[in-house]
Amino acid sequence: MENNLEIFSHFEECPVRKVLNRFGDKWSILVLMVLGEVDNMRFNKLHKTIGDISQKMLTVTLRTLESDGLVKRTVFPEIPPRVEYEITDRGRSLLIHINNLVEWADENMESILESRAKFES
Amino acid sequence: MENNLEIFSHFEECPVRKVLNRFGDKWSILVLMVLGEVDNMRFNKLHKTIGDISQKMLTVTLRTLESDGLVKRTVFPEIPPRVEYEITDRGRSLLIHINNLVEWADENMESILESRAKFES
DNA sequence: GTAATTAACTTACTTTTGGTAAGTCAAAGG
DNA sequence: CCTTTGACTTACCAAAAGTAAGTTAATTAC
Repeated sequence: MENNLEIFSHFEECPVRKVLNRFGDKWSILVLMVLGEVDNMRFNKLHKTIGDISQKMLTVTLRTLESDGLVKRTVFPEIPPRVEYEITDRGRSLLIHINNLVEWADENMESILESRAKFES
Repeated sequence: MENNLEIFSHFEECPVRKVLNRFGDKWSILVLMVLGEVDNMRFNKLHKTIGDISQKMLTVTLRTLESDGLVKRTVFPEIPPRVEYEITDRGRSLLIHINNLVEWADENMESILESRAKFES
């Protein structure tokens, strides 16, 4: 204990944080979870499945996931256009950890919400 | 596959997301990681250890973590004030998963950054 | 007697993020 | 030739998050 605390100093510039920060946004984890449930999915199906995401944010989120190699985007040169998204192996390897976190949240949710309620009073 | 997709619809109202969203902010995970390394730490020591967090955000972050029962806050009624923060058992149980995620980020960081660079060109 | 110390809180301000609504594009169908 | 279709773009606006600087209190060290 009490060793190596310097690691945390100005963690902003730390590449690990650069990576982790990407999943702190509103939609990335959710989109990854949905794509983890299917072989692939088209844009509009994703849009309808999630329901309360805007087109713009779905586009932005998918682009980010794609740029990080977590999602693969396949365009079929047809009209009207068809674009399919699927999770990559890297995406799946991340999803495992995310699901562990979700499981934790699921198990602890109730007592956390109680804790919050108590705190506010 | 392709079953139970309704879970994701309007996930906004989902309590699991309510819990997970808390850790998507800029500082919560970092503060928890620091407190995971020591027995306890005072406010100013935390401030200096992290370096680039503002006082306000450190206060807000600590209050949130406290309200969720992840961090314990102990005030000593002295002047100048002394307040000690320590991670709780619940906080530790979360930290395990976070560390797994950090480990994943560490392992995949390089290829993700490459992936991003390639994507931008 | 005055400066420094500590952990806040407050205010005013700027930045970042996310949302809305409209428009684009190109071919096929009526 | 006008509408439909899917997957975006774009311009604009609102909300959330973050920053900087100032204020408070009683004791101690100068």
